[in-house]
Amino acid sequence: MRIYSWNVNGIRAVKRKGFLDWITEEQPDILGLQEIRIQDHQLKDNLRDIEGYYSYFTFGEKKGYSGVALYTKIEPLDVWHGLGIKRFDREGRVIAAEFENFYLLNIYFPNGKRSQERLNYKLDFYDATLDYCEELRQNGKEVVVCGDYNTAHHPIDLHDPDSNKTTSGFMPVERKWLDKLENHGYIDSYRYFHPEKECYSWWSYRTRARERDAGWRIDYHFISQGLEGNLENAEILNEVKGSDHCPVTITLDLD
DNA sequence: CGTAATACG
Repeated sequence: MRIYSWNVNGIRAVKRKGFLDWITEEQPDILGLQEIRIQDHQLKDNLRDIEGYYSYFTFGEKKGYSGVALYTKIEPLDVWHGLGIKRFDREGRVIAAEFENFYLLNIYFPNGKRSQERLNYKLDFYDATLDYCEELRQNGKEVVVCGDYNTAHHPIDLHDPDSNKTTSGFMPVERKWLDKLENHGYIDSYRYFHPEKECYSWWSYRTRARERDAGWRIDYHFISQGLEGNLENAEILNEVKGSDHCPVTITLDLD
């Protein structure tokens, strides 16, 4: 089973740039999208009804902002929206699904660059997410948390770590939460298979950073410890264009 | 610079 995660930075934008052909060609088993930047009434049927897929969407209250989607070939046992906390759920950042062997959380974590208030919001969101995952695990199932975490974990995860130590996205307090996630047994799937590799999943549009590969790895699949034995592969599809992020994938063997 | 609506990343 191959699970993809992609921050599309506007689902209408990637649709213009060939998203429907891409998914038809690529045939992910499960695909989580972040930053779809659309609301329910704006979403056309050709994005809802893709051959072979069940689709689900979580919308933010603000027009053109946030929002996540889930496309899956396997019908989930259950699907829900948000963490059950109003302050977070109004921004439409979480879509959750239960499958036979695991829960999937597809999350667009907040960006903390705008203000101290937003940085605090992001850190609170992080804490709420870990609490939520640990609650889910009490039900006896494993958890996959994919999405745009908006933080590079280690110096190897960004092109210019030295000049970004005080920039949200690579601040010690943000990186510490990723440490904490790992201390609770969650595994960064890509790093598990590629311990030394410098490969990024996001490049700023503003400085044309992608031309220089001056990027950050901020999109992850963290899996709970019980899935370690099922983890077969993890990749960053950094050749895929259409957004300022590229898709990331994992393959699970669940037979 | 880019997306989608005048803000946000």
